[in-house]
Amino acid sequence: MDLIADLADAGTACCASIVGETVSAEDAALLAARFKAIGEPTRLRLLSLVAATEGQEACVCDLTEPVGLAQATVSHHLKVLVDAGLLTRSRRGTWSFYGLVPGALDDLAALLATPTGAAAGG
Amino acid sequence: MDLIADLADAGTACCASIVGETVSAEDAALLAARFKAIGEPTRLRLLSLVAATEGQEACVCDLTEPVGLAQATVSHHLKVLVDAGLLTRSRRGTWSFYGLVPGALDDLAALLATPTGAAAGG
DNA sequence: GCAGGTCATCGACGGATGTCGATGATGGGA
DNA sequence: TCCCATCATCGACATCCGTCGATGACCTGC
Repeated sequence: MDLIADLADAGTACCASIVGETVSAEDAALLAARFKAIGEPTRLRLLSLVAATEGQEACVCDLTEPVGLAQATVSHHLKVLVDAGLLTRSRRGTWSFYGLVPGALDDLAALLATPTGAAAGG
Repeated sequence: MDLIADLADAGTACCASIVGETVSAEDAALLAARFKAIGEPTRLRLLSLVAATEGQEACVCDLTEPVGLAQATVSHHLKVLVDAGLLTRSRRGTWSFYGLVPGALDDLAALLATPTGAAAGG
């Protein structure tokens, strides 16, 4: 999908927030692709596990046991997260280390937050 | 799904952030259900349209045209958003008005944001 | 060269999901 | 009462997606 190529810019180039201004169909596709990436229990846990790892880098062998899934499945989910621009992959020897993309999650958080902040809601 | 019943508390009762502390399998299922709800282009646009509406309330008839889908499909997506605790539904006469749940999106934003903020990522 | 370990990819399977037309429930107006 | 408008639900269909075992690529150590 060519969509993946644009995902790298989806966090910063689209809009400041999905509220307060109507999101176009194209932007919605880009943003939804990112939210869909974290809209899966296993991937959400993988993100959390990577973030909690010392140095925020973890190899596949360290992640398969906590999530209780096959290596192929974990590798698949990690690829989805990398394609979504949420994780980085760096090969060092035999191992592949995955780390958080700095600011990626914060960009998504900014998109969800209302301009006036949660305090206005109650 | 019984999961839906717990979704109302998912935003506040689970954890402060998915980073910094490992998310349990149960919490991951609850949180992922919410992110999955907005991980769909049409639903993301519906959220944005409702938020941009005067008074932050819109009826189904006002939403079908902008998204270009059948009424049944729009109604289905709105139900998903309501079940996820992101929208409220209030019937007034013949019309059903959907509005944002105050603070719901902000709660999700808080879950994604890193405790130290994006600045710590670099 | 050979053996062992780590990981990505492939192919297949079953379940989940987006979409639609049709239908029924509900309320307003003549 | 009758007609119409709005909306939720149903059933069906095609597609997407999560999961796995098997296989191959790559690196390390002997």
